[in-house]
Amino acid sequence: MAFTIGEIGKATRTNIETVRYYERIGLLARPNRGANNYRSYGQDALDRLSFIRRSRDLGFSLEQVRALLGLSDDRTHDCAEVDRISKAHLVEVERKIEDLTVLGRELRAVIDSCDGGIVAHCRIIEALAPPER
Amino acid sequence: MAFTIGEIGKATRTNIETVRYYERIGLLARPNRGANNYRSYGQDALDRLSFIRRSRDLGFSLEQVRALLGLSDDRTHDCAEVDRISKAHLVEVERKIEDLTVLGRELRAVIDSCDGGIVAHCRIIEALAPPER
DNA sequence: ATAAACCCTGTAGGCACTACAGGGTCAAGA
DNA sequence: TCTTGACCCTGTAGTGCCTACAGGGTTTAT
Repeated sequence: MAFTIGEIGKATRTNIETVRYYERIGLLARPNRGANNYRSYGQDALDRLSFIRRSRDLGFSLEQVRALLGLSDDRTHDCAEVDRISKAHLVEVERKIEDLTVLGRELRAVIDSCDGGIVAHCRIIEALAPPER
Repeated sequence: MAFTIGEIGKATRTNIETVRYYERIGLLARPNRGANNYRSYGQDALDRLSFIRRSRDLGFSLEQVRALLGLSDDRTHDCAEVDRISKAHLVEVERKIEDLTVLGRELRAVIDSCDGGIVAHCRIIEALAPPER
């Protein structure tokens, strides 16, 4: 029923330092302490950390996670805001994919142009260099 | 022939603070100074900064840029290393695209499951919450 | 008794900038 | 000539999200 920081870290695959960091920035409540001053967590803290981890795995920023946590605390609130945050994040993810796809295409073109001579004739370097000099 | 920091910044669409930052970390040489202690750049500095910008736009890290700059300086060097750095970077980019694609798919599934009730029944929150409680 | 494994606090580092405080300098207009 | 605004300088601190110490204390197993 009570867990050490190492235990919740292991259970959620979260670095101990990261758990303390989440506490420091107020994402996790300050837990009770034992006689030895060790942090002592309950199931609720473990659940909360799991929620954070899962959200982070889905690429939400810590600020977004903070908002989602706040919203999920009020069970009677309607979930339009949750939906909005998630959709905004999805748009972000899709934009990043597109950016990286373009970038990858460009990079591939640059690489393909190189046929392995010396740097003076290297097309990669040329492609990176300014257009006219 | 001689440019101020503002001018090379504008020409390469680089923030002035970023130019100074590149100088501080040794990516750009310390330029000559005028009587007023203003930085004074020549064409070579502008070219070098363009190279850096273009590489950054292609997603190379500053350390990779530093390596590419070093390699491009020795025009007689063979360009296998340039090729290697670029290909390693491309692999990275492709990995990121794949990660984001998976993430986007998951996120879309989570969002689709929400049909707009209250948080207590919100499938997004549910999907983020730990599996059993 | 001792060693390994765990826990504590506080601070600094990493990436690639960006922002700011608190100044100096320069070009153009009133 | 004065003033306004745009530019430049240095140095430091902040961003997001951790991660890695340093320098301690505690618990567990042998």
